[in-house]
Amino acid sequence: MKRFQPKLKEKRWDIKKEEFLLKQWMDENIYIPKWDENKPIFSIDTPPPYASGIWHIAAAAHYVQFDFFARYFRMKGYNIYFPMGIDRNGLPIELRVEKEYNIKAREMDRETFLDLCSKKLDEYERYILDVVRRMGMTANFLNPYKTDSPEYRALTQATFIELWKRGLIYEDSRPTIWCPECYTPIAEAEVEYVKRKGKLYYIKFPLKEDPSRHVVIATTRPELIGATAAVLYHPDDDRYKDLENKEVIIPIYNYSVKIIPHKVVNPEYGSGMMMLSSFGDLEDVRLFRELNLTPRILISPNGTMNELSGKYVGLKSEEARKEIVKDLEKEGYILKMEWIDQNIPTCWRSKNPVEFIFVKALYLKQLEYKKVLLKLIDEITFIPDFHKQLLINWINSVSIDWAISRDRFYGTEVPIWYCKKCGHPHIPEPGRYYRPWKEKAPFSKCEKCGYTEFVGDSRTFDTWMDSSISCLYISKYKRDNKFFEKVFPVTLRPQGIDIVRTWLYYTLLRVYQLTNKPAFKYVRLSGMGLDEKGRPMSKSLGNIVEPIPVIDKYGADAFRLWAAGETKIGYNYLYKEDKIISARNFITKLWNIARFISNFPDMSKSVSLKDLTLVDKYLLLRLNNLIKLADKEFSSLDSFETIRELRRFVWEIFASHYLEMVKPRLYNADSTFGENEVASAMATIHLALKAILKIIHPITPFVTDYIWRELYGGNILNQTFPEAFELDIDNEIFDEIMLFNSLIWKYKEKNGLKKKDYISKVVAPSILKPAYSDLKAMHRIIQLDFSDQILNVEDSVIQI
RNA sequence: GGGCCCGUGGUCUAGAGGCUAUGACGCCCGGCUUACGCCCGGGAGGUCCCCGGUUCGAAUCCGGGCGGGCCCA
Repeated sequence: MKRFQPKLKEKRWDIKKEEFLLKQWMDENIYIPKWDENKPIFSIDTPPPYASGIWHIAAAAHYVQFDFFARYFRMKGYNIYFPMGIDRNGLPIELRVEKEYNIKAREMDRETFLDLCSKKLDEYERYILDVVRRMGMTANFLNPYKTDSPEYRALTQATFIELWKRGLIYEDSRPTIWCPECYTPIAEAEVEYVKRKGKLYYIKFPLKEDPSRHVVIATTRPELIGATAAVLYHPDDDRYKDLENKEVIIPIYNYSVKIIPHKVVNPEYGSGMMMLSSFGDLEDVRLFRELNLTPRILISPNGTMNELSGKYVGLKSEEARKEIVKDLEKEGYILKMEWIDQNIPTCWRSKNPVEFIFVKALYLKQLEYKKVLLKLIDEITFIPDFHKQLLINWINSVSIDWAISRDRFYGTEVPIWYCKKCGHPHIPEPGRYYRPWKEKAPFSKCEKCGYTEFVGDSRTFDTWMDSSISCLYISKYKRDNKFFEKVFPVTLRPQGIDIVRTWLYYTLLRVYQLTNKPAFKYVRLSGMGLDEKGRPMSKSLGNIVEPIPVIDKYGADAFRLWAAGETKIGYNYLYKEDKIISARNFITKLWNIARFISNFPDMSKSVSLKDLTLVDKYLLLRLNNLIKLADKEFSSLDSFETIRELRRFVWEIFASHYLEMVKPRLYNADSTFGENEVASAMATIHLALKAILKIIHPITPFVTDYIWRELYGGNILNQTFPEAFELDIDNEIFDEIMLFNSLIWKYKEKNGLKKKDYISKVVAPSILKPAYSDLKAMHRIIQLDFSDQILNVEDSVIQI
């Protein structure tokens, strides 16, 4: 008959219990935050994931990380404001619905199309929220905000109206980055450069004053020769100096343009002479502005050539390129062709090359805010600090105002009505959600000409107009002033480094424009989650690992522990199944430690710290290091070091050495130890276990909460984070003890002894004296002596 | 062309001037102990990308190069 029975029966943690705990947490209402006016607030601008179908495990891992800190600060006594949102605006859902039902939004009833999108989004949203729940997040997923809700869109519109009234928004017909596939202007931030092999054509341009002479110009876009407004060379390029201000004739199109020196030209590239056409890229746009040239746009919004292109009208630019090359060859204008590496600007969503055409669009002024934003971000703490550079670089490189309107459908509507007669724009009062394409104008007559009929704007906003005010929405800006004053600026913005130039930049810009304040106190920028070969997870690569199957197999705790300890904040992390397995093994180990300890009564209430044995105090002193480290690191929003130390402390120091050492004392089968010594061990194991459970609870909430409930009752969520034990010693000898243990174990093994075999005599250094009875019992040493002559543990003398 | 990050045993990963360079996975040998077939002990395996410099001392700081990644022009 055993004297002791473990309270935890199973030999390993059963991950099925995670579902039980989720239900428990739901019943205990942990997702609705308790609010105590006297406590500080920790608020999180949770990135609202886009409801797009699949959420890969590396992205999910990133979300779980914010939950660590929410749980940690909850245990530190903060009010936690941790809303959950779902981003539902934008083009991807439109494209998906168009593909799935084989329809075109532009060719059908808008209302019907929007309904189809909305239903599809609901489906994706349920999937995401279930992942959030299953991962053990404490964000309020029961009542998530949605960026396409009337309340949210009303706020987007209200902020637009305010900025319009302040003159920060203007409409202009300007060269715009345009995606012919998505049929909409896109922002600078949405352009993705793709490397590709392309043909560089060397074309002869005859001189006007003497058509028998010519200059050679190299271009990758011969279909745009008819858009040429000038020809440029580098001012220091001696080959062309005599041509300054002369003119060349454009082949096929037969008009002439000036030859101008300009330092933008790279003399090494092509022939050193470049054609400036409207528009090959953003640099062209800038040069037209600088040189005050009149553009000749040849491309229409659907990406085909327009009337101005002459015989190529209706052709797509790639087809037109082939045709014009044929024609130029026929006429003898093409000198040669070579293959080069190109960097093609493409649309990040459709992956198609973008064009630069004239489009009427709404612009939000941003250029004049560059300086102040660069200053403003010094008021924000970036974690890690080095990623702040990403934002600085981006702000410095912004070169045009932000085109905020989109010619699309599933988004927040631009709240403008135009007078049917004079076209004068009218802006409604902020406050409610407006849909100008289907609503009657809220005006009786035009303020300019008095006409009584209006037409609503049919456009929507760039989705970043919505996303960039998520922190204002969650802090109830314009809706609950008292609440807003309390939670704004939001404590934490957690996000990936991939959306620094979009979500982070636009948020800081817009929030500054609206409130004159930085949006956040802390910005935490995490690296990218990649597959096991270090590649981004994407559908096209077919390397997406979904979170739920992994969680079902190994448990949410294992997944979370992996996410917490894989890399330091800011660095990329690779997903590997065996890392999750190793995390799962740690949880099993933790379970078994708790199971072992659950054999023994918790004496920590009846034994005071000062009455513990020295060895037990040593352990707690050692544990203090871990507590201090965890507290410090968690409060600076990282967990990497803590996981490493925790692993070492729990597995190696606590389990392999301390617990093995106190087993004889705990069981006390031969009554070798006094009652006080036994009680001391029984107190220490529980003190240590409780501290360990609380330290890792933010990371692995399930297993720790379960053990807590079984052993100590109540839930661990509301426990306070452990503080260092107050001990009356400041040195410990655990390193020496561990060295000694290894020495004996090694010795026994070498000499064919089992661990339970006796050894007759050991002489050890005096420093180990305080552990005398524990070491003696643990290693079954018949006579254990100490000597001041022996300085190092390794020099201990052992006799069989 | 510029900015940022990275280059450490087979693979991955710590270490940011100082004693024989950390840990994980894998591998090899041995053990089985009353919490743990997911346990325990032991072991092999590294010119810390290269070349210079600073220093009594450099994975660690500086300069240059080579290689990889991300972002931008």
